Amino acid sequence: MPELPEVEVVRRGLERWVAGRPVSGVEVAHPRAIRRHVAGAHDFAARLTGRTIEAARRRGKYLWLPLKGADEASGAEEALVAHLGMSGQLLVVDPGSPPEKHLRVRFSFADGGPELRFVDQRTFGHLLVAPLVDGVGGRVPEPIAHIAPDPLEPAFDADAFAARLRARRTGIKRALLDQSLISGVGNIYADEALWRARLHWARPTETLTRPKINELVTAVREVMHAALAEGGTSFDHLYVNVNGESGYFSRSLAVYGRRDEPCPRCGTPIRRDPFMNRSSYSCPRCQPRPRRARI
DNA sequence: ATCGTAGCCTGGAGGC
DNA sequence: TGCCTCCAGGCTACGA
Repeated sequence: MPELPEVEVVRRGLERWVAGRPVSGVEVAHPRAIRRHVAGAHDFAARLTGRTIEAARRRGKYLWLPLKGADEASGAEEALVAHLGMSGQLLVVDPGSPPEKHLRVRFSFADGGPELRFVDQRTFGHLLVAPLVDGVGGRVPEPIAHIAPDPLEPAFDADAFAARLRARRTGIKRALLDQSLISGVGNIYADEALWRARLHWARPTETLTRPKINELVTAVREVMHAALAEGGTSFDHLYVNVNGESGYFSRSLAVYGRRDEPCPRCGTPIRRDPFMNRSSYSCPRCQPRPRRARI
């Protein structure tokens, strides 16, 4: 379940192990992995083969690898875009190592060094090649131009976020999970940040004061920085970083996945509520349900 | 325009 | 033991 901190760990791994290397081969083992590359697997491979990866960038949970040189036909700058979904991994492995059970796409390099492999059990992740366009905070891949900056980016505008948030007519957690308002916040860190800010997940956005919104943004940043410092959250074998190393932030979570365990702040048993066919974890005492709740 | 929901997908857990 | 159902969850498409 990679969220922003985990994706950032992967980005750093890609920057170190893949940037500057020329792609020599692309093998799409499972077409669903490139379903958002509408021109298909052949085009996907053709756009990458012979190109050199320049760098590794990230916004929210999206990664992209800008490619050196423009596309010959369109003249556009392009990038390999990746979203890990729930279970996606980008692994840097020895070319001779046996294929992983859920290997979806394999990239080889002209330098003969380690391969890059996209492995994804639940197939919610995807890869595509897309042109770069001008967006908030710089050049971004066209398909993700609608995603708002994440709270760790310099381009994140807290004033604009607060204004748009208060104009919404929904619950705060639903708004936090809306990647067009603020990107990179998933179910885990939404619950953790709301707990830190002592906000119930169903609190109507229009009732939030500016100081409370600032507190919430600070809480989001703190929980992400904490996760990043520990190498990202991990619950099981599914999440590993680019080198195959597991993160271990899960033991630091205050409420997520801790139903009936004591709140670290007041000792009240943590509750689990159904939310959008999923779960919300919160402390009944620190985060009382508002009288007018918006789900 | 904005808000809310169904559906995508696999495998582990737990019930019987 | 094996079969069944539930659960995890980011994102898109679509309906209201």
